[in-house]
Amino acid sequence: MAVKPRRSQYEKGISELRSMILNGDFAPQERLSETMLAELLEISRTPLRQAIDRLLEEGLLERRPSGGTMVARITMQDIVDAIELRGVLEGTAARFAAERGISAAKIAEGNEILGELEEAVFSGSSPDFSRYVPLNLDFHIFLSKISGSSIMEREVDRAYRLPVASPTAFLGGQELIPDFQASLRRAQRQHRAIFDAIVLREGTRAQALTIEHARLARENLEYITKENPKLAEHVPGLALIEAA
Amino acid sequence: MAVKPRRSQYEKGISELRSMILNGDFAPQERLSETMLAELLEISRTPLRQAIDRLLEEGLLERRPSGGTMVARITMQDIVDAIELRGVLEGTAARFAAERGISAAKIAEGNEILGELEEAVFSGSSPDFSRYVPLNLDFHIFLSKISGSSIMEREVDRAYRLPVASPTAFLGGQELIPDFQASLRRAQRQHRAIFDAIVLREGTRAQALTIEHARLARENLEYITKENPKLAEHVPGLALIEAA
DNA sequence: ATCGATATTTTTGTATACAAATCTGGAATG
DNA sequence: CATTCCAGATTTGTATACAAAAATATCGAT
Repeated sequence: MAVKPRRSQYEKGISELRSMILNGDFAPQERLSETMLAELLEISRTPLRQAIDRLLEEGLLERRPSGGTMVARITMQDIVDAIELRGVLEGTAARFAAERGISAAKIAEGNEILGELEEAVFSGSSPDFSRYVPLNLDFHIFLSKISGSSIMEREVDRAYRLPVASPTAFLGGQELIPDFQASLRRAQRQHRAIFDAIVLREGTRAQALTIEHARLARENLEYITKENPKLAEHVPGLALIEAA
Repeated sequence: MAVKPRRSQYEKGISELRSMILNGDFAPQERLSETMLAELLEISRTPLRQAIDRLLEEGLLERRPSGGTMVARITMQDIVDAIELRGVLEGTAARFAAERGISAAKIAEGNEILGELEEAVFSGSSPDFSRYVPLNLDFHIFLSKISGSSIMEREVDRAYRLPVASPTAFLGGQELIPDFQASLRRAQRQHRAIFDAIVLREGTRAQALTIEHARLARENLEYITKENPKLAEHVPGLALIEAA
């Protein structure tokens, strides 16, 4: 891709290995030996092993019973669960924010992001995807930050790295599908409702809305698998789910 | 301690370093250099670094802005949040179990554990702690297993390793306190109610009860800090919270 | 004495060497 | 023909060496 000037071998190992896995570059039960991977990624075994440890933590790699590692076997159910978990964690962050209250400055910041999102979604004849995607991520990260809990912030961030659970996972290459434009408008109304609930200190409502919001990802998942499987290639990691 | 025959240096590094941190062996802002730790634990830097990476993930260590690591600064709020998070995750596991249903064999297994717990808690004149503690952990692990979700199982397990969030964190050396015996009986009634709700497929109730159940740990935390600070030494990790 | 620049030492990141464990293939045996 | 066992070859776990980066100390100028 682009020139990444000063990156440690360890970070290089993580990101390259992760994208190779998500890309389906390895066969399902294939044993991934360290020497082979080190040669492939052109790094030595020391930082490679760090990267492997990390991806084991993320659940993308699995230890084989015999020893050694392989690409994790991820089922459709795992993805559904990861999305739900992400919703639960984001929902808890939203509940915390509502229960503990947020500052006027944070309210202004939230309205700022929501305003830009609304412009991206509603102002033109069709939503502006290139503006929407990063703003959507901003809003989700903002939610975890206003929870007032560094623990929640960390755990939400972690959930985003779970198999296909990131809020942006299903936003790749779908700008052409009319159904999806409607889904985006719905998502944006939910964003606004979640934030309103937080400002009004309505914790339960904020939580429920946030969990429901994550279900949009599940709807997209089902749409892709049932109606339009060709789109799966635009969703990193979706290719490696098991046949079941 | 005891003889640990065949353990990898890496595992040794994790568990020994973890217990040293929880034991308060390092000063709050102290820079922990790898060479120093390697010498202290009598392992080489390679497995030590793996251990450090792991403890960074667990949140017990923190990277210093200047580089290097130090013991994480943990506030009372962090512990409260970790306990709540544990409750939310266990609650979600319970909800999943209720919504998805569990097998007759699992129902029998749950009743088995609960029966033994009840005997440990209610049969004698005072609860039998040495029997209760491992059974309590068994029940909590059982809850995550019946969720029917490997993702939830993993994440609940992970939450147990968060600062002071394990279900057994507050069960050390408290058998002598009368108040605590009452708390134990209450906990056991909650265990039974949670499982009943799961069997009856009442997801919301199972979830709410489980979250509430985790709050017992918070009550214990408040009792210790406000009423009986001397007990803090029986709770690993509680010593290292910041004065705040 | 204070500040800043440079030299020295420490510390971390990476590569590699070595040892212990594990796997593989095949020959010998029942 | 199946099975057991062993030798050779990988493979992983650990130690260590080296280089780059950072921190610390030293020294001189103002």
